[in-house]
This record gives sequence, C-alpha cells and structure tokens, in this order.
Amino acid sequence: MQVKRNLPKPGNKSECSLTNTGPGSVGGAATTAVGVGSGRTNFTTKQLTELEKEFHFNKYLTRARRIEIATALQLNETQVKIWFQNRRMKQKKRMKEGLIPPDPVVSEPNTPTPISNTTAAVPPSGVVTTSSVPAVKDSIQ
Amino acid sequence: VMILRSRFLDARRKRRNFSKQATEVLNEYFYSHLSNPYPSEEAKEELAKKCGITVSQISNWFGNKRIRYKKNIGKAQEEANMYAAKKAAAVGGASAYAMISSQGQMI
DNA sequence: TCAGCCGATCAATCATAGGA
DNA sequence: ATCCTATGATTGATCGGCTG
Repeated sequence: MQVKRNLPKPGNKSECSLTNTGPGSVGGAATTAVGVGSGRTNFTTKQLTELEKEFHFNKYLTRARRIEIATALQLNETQVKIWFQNRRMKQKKRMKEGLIPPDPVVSEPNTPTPISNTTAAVPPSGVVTTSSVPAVKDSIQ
Repeated sequence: VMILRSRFLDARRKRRNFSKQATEVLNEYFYSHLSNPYPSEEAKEELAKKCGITVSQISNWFGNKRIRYKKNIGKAQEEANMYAAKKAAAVGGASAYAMISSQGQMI
C-alpha cells in the first residue's frame, strides 16, 4: 500500500530518504473489525496456531496446500504466503543470534494435516487454549 | 476485545534500555547520516560491537529511529541534529569518520 | 514472462522502563 | 502508588532485486 520508500540500499540520492507517509488509503480487506479495511490484519489465535502447526511441518507451501490453508483459515492466499515468508525470516533470525536448534527436518514435505475443520471461525478447537497462565512455552529469552 | 489474544505470549518482551553510551553512539551515527540513515550490514556489525548489543537490535533501533524521527521533524529532532553535527565536528578523533561518511553521497 | 522467495524496511502496536 | 512519555521488540505487509 504505502511504503514507497526510495531505494535505501543501492546508491540512493539526497534528501532524508525518510519522507513519505503517502495518503494512499488503500482499501485493504482485513478482518480487523475496525472500520474500513486496515492495512494490517489481526490474525486470530486459531489462525496463528494453525499456521504455526503447518510451518512446523512444512517450511514451504505448495500452491495447493496454500489454498487449502487459506480456505480453512479464511485468509487470502497472499496472506498465507506472506505469513510463511515472514515466518521463515523469523526463524532464520532466531537461528543466527538466539539459538533455536535447526529444524528436526520432517521426512516428507507432505502429509497434509487435516486442518481440523473447514469453516474455521467459532469452534473452540481445543488447540492450546489459553493454558490459563504463565505457560511460557518457547525457550529463548 | 477478544483481540487480546496472544499478548500473553509476548512474555519475551522483557526489554532493557540500552546504555547511555550505546544510545550516544547510535544517535551520533544516525544524525551524521541523516541523508541516508541506513547503515550497511558491516556498519551494523561495527555498531553492534561498539554498543554491546546484537545486529538485530541495531536494526530495530534504526527502524524505530527513522520512523519516529520522521514523525516529528521540526521538534527536538532539529536540536538533536545539530547536537550530533557539533559533536562530530568537535572531537576529530572518533567522530571524524562519521563526518566524512555523512558527506559520502551527493545529489 | 512471471510468481515466489529473500532481505530490508515500514508502520502500527504492544509492553515495559523511566521520570514527574 | 499513578500517570505519561520514551523506547525496544514484534509482525503483517510493501518494495526492489534475483531466480527458476
């Protein structure tokens, strides 16, 4: 939408390259609940849980799998694609500094985990539901 | 509302402010490169070493600084700007390289 | 020719630290 | 303790470049 920054990396020019804030006003289609489409979507816990589960299984998605997930989680294919991209970058970053053992590589890159139900949205889906407290999963700091 | 979802998972966000010296070094670099406040990977590593923090933290700092600087402009920023410029001009030793690189690119 | 990926960044937001 | 501002970190999404 509005991030038209000049090219910082390559030889850029003068001017404080930080001068934008384009009024753009794109009509995003987000389920942000907040009025008009907000550029940033607020993923639900369920969506994040499923995406995380899938990621743990396959770091990369096939077109078909992406569609399955997007449909099941009620997200765009693009949102799923971007989520995986960001997730991979996140893991790489963690790997560098923090520690986060390399992935225990799962044999085959397949075995479509039946994403629980189809029309995700309401069912409690007993996945990691607010363990009710300090549940400090995650290692690292 | 229910949007209060995974906030509790952010337990990792136990931030600690950087040391005053580190912030000093970062601001000095930022203001002496205002025309292009995007340190290279190498520069980030050097700054990280000098500040005693990680490269990611350097990236976070510059990211936040750029946005927040832009959000103001014409405020204490202008002031901070000349503060840095003066500082760089003063001690020719450690700050000399900063001045030079600030003039690195031209129109 | 083109979609997906990477790397960097943006922009909004969260949660805490620090000061009054 | 209470409120407010400064600041580090997180993350959905964008930009430019590269690639199969």
